[in-house]
Amino acid sequence: MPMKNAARLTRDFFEQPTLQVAINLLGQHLVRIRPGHARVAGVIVETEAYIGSEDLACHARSGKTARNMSMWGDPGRSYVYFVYGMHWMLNIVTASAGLPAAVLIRSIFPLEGIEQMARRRNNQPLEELANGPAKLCQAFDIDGALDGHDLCNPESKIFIEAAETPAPESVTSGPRVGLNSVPEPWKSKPWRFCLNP
DNA sequence: AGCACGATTAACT
DNA sequence: GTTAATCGTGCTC
Repeated sequence: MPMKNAARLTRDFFEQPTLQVAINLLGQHLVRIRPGHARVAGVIVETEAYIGSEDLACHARSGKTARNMSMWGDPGRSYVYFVYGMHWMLNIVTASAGLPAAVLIRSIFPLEGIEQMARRRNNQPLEELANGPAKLCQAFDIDGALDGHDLCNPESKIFIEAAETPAPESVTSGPRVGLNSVPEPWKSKPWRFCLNP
């Protein structure tokens, strides 16, 4: 049964220090609306923080470009980018406008619209539908057309819905993944957060 | 203008 | 554990 009167998260949730937003997003629901389709939604269970041009793992390291300019925009907007010649990644801009920082959504557990997700994900099992940053973009039909989108706009077709705040002891942190050639100390910063059962 | 490689995934051995 | 897929980006020549 769909939750009643669940509130969309507003700007103030995202206009906070990036590590705090990365932790606070755990347990919240990502929701995708597409005309003619049922809602697609799931619980955010893994995030990573990318913080400013000093963070050499962050795309903002090489300054503002056409690709990454969304990170300099308002907190609560999306930063969607393309990588490996085939995958899209969803980030949510944090901190304050002008400070290039964002949270990568790395993993989601499906709640609503599971049949749609399965169709988009080649009928893989439930656990495999959105348990990766590129997988969830495929499952939620997220691509470059959504880059720079304002998730706080009431009209937005993609947004975060408030859910229960997890107990602090169910949150773990560790180094971000996929940063093979990133120098220390950035490579080892414990800026990846997981929500455990 | 050319080139190495990436905030990954799926399909191999 | 290893690797192909596949192309935009940023760096070097």
